[in-house]
Amino acid sequence: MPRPGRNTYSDQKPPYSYISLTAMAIQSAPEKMLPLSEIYKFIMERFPYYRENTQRWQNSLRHNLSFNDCFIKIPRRPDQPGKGSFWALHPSCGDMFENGSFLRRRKRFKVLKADPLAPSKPAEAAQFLQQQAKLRLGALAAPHLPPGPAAYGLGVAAPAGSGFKHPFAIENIIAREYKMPGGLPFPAVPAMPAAYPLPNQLAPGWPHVYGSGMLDPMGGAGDYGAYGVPLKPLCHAAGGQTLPAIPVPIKPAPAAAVPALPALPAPLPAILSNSPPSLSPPSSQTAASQSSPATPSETLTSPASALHAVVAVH
DNA sequence: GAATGTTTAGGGCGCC
DNA sequence: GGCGCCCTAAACATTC
Repeated sequence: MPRPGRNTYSDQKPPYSYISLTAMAIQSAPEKMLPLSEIYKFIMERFPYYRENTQRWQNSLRHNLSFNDCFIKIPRRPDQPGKGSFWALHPSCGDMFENGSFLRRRKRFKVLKADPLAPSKPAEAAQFLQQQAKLRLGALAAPHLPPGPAAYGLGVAAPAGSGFKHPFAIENIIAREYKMPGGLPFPAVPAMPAAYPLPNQLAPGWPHVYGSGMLDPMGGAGDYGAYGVPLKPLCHAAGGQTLPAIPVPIKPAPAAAVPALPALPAPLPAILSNSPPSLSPPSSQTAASQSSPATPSETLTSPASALHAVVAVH
């Protein structure tokens, strides 16, 4: 199996697993969910390696989507014709990678059916995702926010004040600690292809965020967010409650390793700035055309209606 | 028929 | 060596 080269990855296999790549694609979507075809497109556009042998890796990718509990399938609504479902990240799949790195998972995410706090059902997960979409778009609409990932629609996991950084948030995905195999950090590599994520300073790192008490999208409403989705399971340092379904860091990142964030640099990582319009959810157009409030059943299964709900709120 | 989704199987690799 | 993660292949079912 080819390994990352020293100078360029443009045509070599990325150091990321299919799970990571899929997570990147999903997390790059404004609504944090994508159909399979869009996931394919995301990977192929950013990683030239995957423009070949598509049958092979796409089969593997589909296998991962089905096999891994960290991915949940969200059905299309009847009025959203198309093949396949939307795929999203399980709301409880946090902290799955070692130190936030996507190079290797520390623990396989597994939903325990006996765990009443883990939203294991797709409907529950969809509810959570809807809530997250609301929070994200709330951040997008916040005029006082400085330019940041939200302004680019690049995976802000929560509005200002919540501080919640999903481990799959693009800030974490962009390999804040990834270094070239030769030991050189990304900035020292002059020929870094645009196909690979570059380090930036967006990533405060979710371990310290979790541990700082910032994880409360509902403004301190308690242990549960909207729709009864538990928040504590994602916050391993908040309540001392341990849930087997939620991986916890083996080696929590020391605070010193997470410097304070400077102002966001103007250019975003090339991996994301190249996001084509096609990455926008296919349902985004339909959301604006729907005037009636989304019913609960609609909001459970439709990213479009999730968006619509946000628009209605704002 | 093609795309999508599920399941099973086997092997490589790293970690403990 | 055992275990877990990852990759690949294949077969099959479902949906459009």
